Amino acid sequence: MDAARLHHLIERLASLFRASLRETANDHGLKLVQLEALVFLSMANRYTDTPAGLADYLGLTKGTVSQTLIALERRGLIEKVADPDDGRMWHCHLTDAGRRIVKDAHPARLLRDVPDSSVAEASSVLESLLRNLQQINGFRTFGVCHTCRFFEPVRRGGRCGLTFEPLGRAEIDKICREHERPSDVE
Amino acid sequence: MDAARLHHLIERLASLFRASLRETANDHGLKLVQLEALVFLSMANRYTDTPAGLADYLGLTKGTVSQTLIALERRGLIEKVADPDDGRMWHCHLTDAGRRIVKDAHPARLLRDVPDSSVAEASSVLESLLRNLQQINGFRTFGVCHTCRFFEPVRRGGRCGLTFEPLGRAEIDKICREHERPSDVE
DNA sequence: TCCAGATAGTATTGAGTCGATACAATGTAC
DNA sequence: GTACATTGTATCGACTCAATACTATCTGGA
Repeated sequence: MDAARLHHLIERLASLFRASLRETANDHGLKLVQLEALVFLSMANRYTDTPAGLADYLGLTKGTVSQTLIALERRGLIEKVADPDDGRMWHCHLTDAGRRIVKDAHPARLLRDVPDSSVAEASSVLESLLRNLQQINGFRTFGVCHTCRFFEPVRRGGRCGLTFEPLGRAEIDKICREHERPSDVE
Repeated sequence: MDAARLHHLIERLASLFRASLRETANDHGLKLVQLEALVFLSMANRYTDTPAGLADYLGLTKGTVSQTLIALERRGLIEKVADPDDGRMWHCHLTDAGRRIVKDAHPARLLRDVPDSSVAEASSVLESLLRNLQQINGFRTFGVCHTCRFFEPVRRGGRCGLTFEPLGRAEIDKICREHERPSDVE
């Protein structure tokens, strides 16, 4: 079975990166999941930097994620910021200490000496594989605004066609849990 | 940075598979790591189905792995089998109950509806990427005997040129922690 | 307008992870 | 034969994780 083989390759690659991330986490006295959460939050936009967004991304229950975030807050790595419009939710903002740790976590450095051409080829192949998987199995895509069907470009940024809110330049490069590809069937 | 992007893609794909595996684990009242261990052990040959082999593969410490294996043994999913030659180590053999659970864990089924051509292309690209990474960073390759520089084919199986032991047909398709590619620099 | 249901998050519990440290037993090299 | 490396275990403490039960807030009809 070729599918099993591909799955094995992906797992193997991921576990190499994971081991590297775990090492960084350890150096800072963090658990792997805690560092994964920090890294994700550093890339998530305002619709996504919530407990529910993190739970979706990591494939964990909201209860579990809630506990992890409490631990991170206790260590002063994130701040809870209340949502101005929805009293039920809040946003996770990284503190300076949190940002410093994320900056230190670069599992991608394992790829440093791999030829650029290999990296580019692998990226494009995996991207289309991921797109396939997401269309077939209905997973969230977690893409950035640029590539989203709801994104409406405006000078100096854009607007989200789902919430009708303006988006700053920094924000349209961040990951969004509402992301949908233009080609998706409705 | 393209490397960061490739890393992100691999992580994303892996976390989709991982979520699926976690679900299976949950159905059987297991933790994710416990199921990962079971799956790995079902694919590991006699040089690899030990606590140290598992620790290498998962990137965990031997202490941690020891605890996990104790938990699996307590549930009757594996058996400890003493090594005949080395009194320090023992081998993990799956029990029938353990095998049943592994059989039920097929994260690769997410790939079911992905075109064969995509799967094949992704496999070959990832394989060369993994080879690159392993050569550069000196990770264990965890390949099967077929592709190992120590493997010496003989009718009805082969022989390991490292231990000089004969290998049965079933065994040469299993994962080995001593695996090295023929092209590796010595 | 109110209320039923959906949604976002928390608290608690219990088995288990995980690294650190310390340890015992066995193998290997000089 | 004795250092030393290797393989695995025991214990501790902070934390994960799912399950369950819970509160608070939002949303969409009648």
